[in-house]
Amino acid sequence: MSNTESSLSEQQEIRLEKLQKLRELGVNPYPFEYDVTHHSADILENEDKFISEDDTEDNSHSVSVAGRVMTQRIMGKASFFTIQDSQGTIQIYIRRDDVGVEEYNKVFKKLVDIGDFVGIKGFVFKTRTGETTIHAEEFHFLGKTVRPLPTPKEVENEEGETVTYDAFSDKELRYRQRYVDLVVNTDVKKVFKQRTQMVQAMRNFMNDRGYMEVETPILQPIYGGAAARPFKTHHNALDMDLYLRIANELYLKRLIVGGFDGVYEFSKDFRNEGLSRFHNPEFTQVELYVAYKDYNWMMDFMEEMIEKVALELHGTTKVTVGENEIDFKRPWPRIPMYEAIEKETGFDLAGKSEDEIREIARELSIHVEDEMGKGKLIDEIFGETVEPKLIQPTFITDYPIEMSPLAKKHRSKGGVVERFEAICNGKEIANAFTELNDPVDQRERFEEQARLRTEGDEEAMTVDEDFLKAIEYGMPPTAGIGIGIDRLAMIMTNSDSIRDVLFFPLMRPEKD
RNA sequence: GAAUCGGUAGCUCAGCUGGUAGAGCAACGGCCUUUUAAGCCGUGGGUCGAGGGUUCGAGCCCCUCCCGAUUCACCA
Repeated sequence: MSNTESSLSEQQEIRLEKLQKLRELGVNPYPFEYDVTHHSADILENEDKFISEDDTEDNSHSVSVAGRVMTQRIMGKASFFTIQDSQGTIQIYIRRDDVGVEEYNKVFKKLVDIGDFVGIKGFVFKTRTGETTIHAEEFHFLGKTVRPLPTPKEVENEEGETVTYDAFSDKELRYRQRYVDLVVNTDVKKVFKQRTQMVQAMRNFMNDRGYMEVETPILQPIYGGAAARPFKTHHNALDMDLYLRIANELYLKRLIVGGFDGVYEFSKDFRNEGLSRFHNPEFTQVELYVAYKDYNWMMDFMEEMIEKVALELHGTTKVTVGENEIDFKRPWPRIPMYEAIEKETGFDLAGKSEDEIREIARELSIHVEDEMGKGKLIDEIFGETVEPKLIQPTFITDYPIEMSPLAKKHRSKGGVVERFEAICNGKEIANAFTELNDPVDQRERFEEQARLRTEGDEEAMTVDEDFLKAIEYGMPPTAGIGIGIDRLAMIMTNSDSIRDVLFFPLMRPEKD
């Protein structure tokens, strides 16, 4: 998008003029590198090591920092300003007589704006008001910004609370211009650091147990592994339609067939659905498959892993989410689905026919449609009556077979499979089963899905012949799980929208 | 997809029953060598989301559309 002059704001035009003036003064507005020796937090957290006792120049305590100018307080021949680097902000004290008249009067006072990158070399001291500050001996221009940043101000009031003035708070702008959001709203960085920390903790946990991180195709000729509508694309050279994966389950299981004991993948999955506080069309799951294990083992595994994540992020198993305090301490309750429904509604669905269940749904005044099969009806009843009430982490086990075409039939109970979902804060955060490894049963389940599909269920799975072939070659007993990374991140960072844990959530394009 | 609320200066917002678009911060010019939302004096800055309509006159009223937030519906 080319900016014609008339489309520039006054402030942008002024900054472009300053850019030109810098060049005229022989200052490169965009130099190539700068030698940074310290970051703001290094200095502030260990200030005693840096502060010169007699408040004079002492080269042994020299520091060199770089960052964006965020505030300026110019007072004639001396000034204070703060710079923000990757770790936080630190105050700089600069005097005309230290850095030179030309540098101070012409460059610093006239041509530096909020947002510009500068490098400072100097020594650390404490001002009369007690703020640890770098006394600049050298001032280097490191990068001109030609668009003004929002300028929020944070200040502590008398009660010691931090008050923010003029916060950059327009959610639309924050999501569209996340780079600005990150610069200006310091808490945002914290959320994303925690998200990464969470993923690292999970990765380490799985690596420590010897499971292998793998990559499987995103472009798939047949999509499967979940109930969802896909994105479709096309490969030109092969003239072939492809789908963006909705899950990677079927590929990871092929790898178990191939002989790995445990494989996992943090995978971006894509589902062609609406957007909401809990849904983004691309989202992240980690899926893990472990040979010779079942879903009971997987529950132990999950609660241990998530408890550890909470401990690593918060130092405690208790996490505050909105008005709730969620405790991830093991063990989590394990409740069979029908029991959970009966406890909440008084209706026992076990052994009931589709029509009977439809009637119960109506009695509970739950919205049902004619094309809903038994599985969907039960899911609907559960979702309406039980799920929202499960705030503390809970395993709901033993799902109806109709809604679980990839899970193994329960070893002792009829009509259900060995499947669990982990529910937390009223939402599903994980889905797991003892994997179906009987190829004959699997083919029948696929065929049932195909039948639902012809009846109009757009989310029913298609038959994946190659996957069937794979398990016909033999798959060991296997436990598998998928954990929603975005939803878990929402809980772990106390965010109430999925957009707050995605750097770049999907937005409609802006129109001029 | 529906309902509600919102879109005014770089940012945050005000703008009454329709009557020449405002404030704070930011910017610009000046004063100020340990300041704390620094201060003081002065100055400039707007396609009021877009288009149409009503009116002598629209930021405000009416219609259509765009974008967002929230809730619901759909959906892992």
